[in-house]
Amino acid sequence: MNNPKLIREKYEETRDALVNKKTSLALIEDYKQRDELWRSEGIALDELRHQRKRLMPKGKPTSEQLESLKDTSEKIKVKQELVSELDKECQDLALSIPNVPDRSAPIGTSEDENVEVSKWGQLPDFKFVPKDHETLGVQLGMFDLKTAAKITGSRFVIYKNKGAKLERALINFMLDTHSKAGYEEILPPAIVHEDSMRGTGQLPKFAHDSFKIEETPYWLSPTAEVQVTNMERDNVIEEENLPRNYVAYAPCFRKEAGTYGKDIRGIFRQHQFNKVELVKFVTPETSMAELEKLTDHAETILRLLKLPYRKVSLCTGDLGFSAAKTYDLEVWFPSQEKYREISSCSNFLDFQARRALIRCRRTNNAQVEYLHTLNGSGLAVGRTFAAILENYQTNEGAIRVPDVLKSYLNLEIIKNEWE
RNA sequence: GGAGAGAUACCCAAGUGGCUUAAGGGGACGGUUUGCUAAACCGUUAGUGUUCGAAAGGGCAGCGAGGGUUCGAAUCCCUCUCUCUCCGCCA
Repeated sequence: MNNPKLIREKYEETRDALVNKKTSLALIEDYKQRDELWRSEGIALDELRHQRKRLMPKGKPTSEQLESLKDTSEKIKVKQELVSELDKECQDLALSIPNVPDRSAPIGTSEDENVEVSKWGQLPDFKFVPKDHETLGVQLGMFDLKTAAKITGSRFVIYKNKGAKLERALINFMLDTHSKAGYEEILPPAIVHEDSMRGTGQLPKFAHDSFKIEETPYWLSPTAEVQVTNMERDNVIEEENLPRNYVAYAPCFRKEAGTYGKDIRGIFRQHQFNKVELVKFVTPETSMAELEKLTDHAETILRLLKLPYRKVSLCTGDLGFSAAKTYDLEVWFPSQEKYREISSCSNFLDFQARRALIRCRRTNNAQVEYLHTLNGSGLAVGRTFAAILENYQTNEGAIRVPDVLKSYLNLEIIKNEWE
């Protein structure tokens, strides 16, 4: 949720920034109008209540007093209903207005206008036509999509043998690396309450992206961002305890509605995938610097794995609903001759904190204010798996094990057992 | 799944319709006294949300959550959530 004062006091500026993020103008105008009405009616209601308090005698009221009390209470009741309705309308509208993009986010309408910030690594120079990760993985018996489709459905995968071990090694490697960098390790529930989904902005607008568990208020979490950010929901954190840095592994579940026909090869886009997530709670003045740090920590994984990647700054039209600024990390996929997203690192400013009521208390004056939240994938494990297969393949169709994973796997190379 | 007991402020806790502006205690913080510490005594302690205000400072909400009854609800009624104890089942 945005600070309501932004729309009240800096209306033109905020409106234009939101329109850059493809927000409907009607929605913004409607909200502004409702908000004004809600405030003026709210003031009237408070005054009536104040009046009733003054009229209230200490003991039993006389019949005369009773008359005016009844009268006031009746007015309060009517006004209360109006204000409650306006309040709900404002809340609903406010919840569907996205975060205002930061000034540093490039203005644009689609991912084509994202701006490349940096590039790292040497693209592999194969002396043969590189295979895609599905071909490699299936040949090497590392995963099985057909059987997964039988037991569950499409866009699910069974990791097997060396594949299962590689997936597990990657999770451990990522957790270990981030732990050493000072992140506190979390292993959260995979299922979350709808209140948590609302806190981080997945609800109400993006209900169609996640799986709801029937007849319960529970959802399969689409990202550990939900669990970890909501750990501090309704809390006030002392400034001296900031920043709080967490790293969490969790399976993630997404409907991927509207992606039929996209990325149908392999394990790139799945309904269930593993992800290691970084989450930070920080003071407002440090959040932009913390975004740089967080992104660098995610990049560290790619550099240690020696996977070529680039970093792009998302343009306003491509920014996620809750984000004010986002860097995507894109790893090189030789079979597609493209960089593809493997991590998304965002600064939400106080947008999530305001929804989820996460605040900090300043050390010097004990003032309470909303803090800033950030998160980023560090990294999406399945996509890292796929990128390793493609970038580390040999002309015999084997996979060289990246140096940093050798101790996790006790292997130099992954190849067919019978060779 | 069954039975019972709870939820009040930082903690403990009183409170069965108006005298509650939520008692009392602990802790914390500030002060007096003091060579220092402790004790004693005095004082402060409702965080938060929201709104009005340039500010100082007001108003309103709030006793697990949401509804209801009433002129008036921590208190009465309904629904829900969570915690604890016991039984059953279970990795």
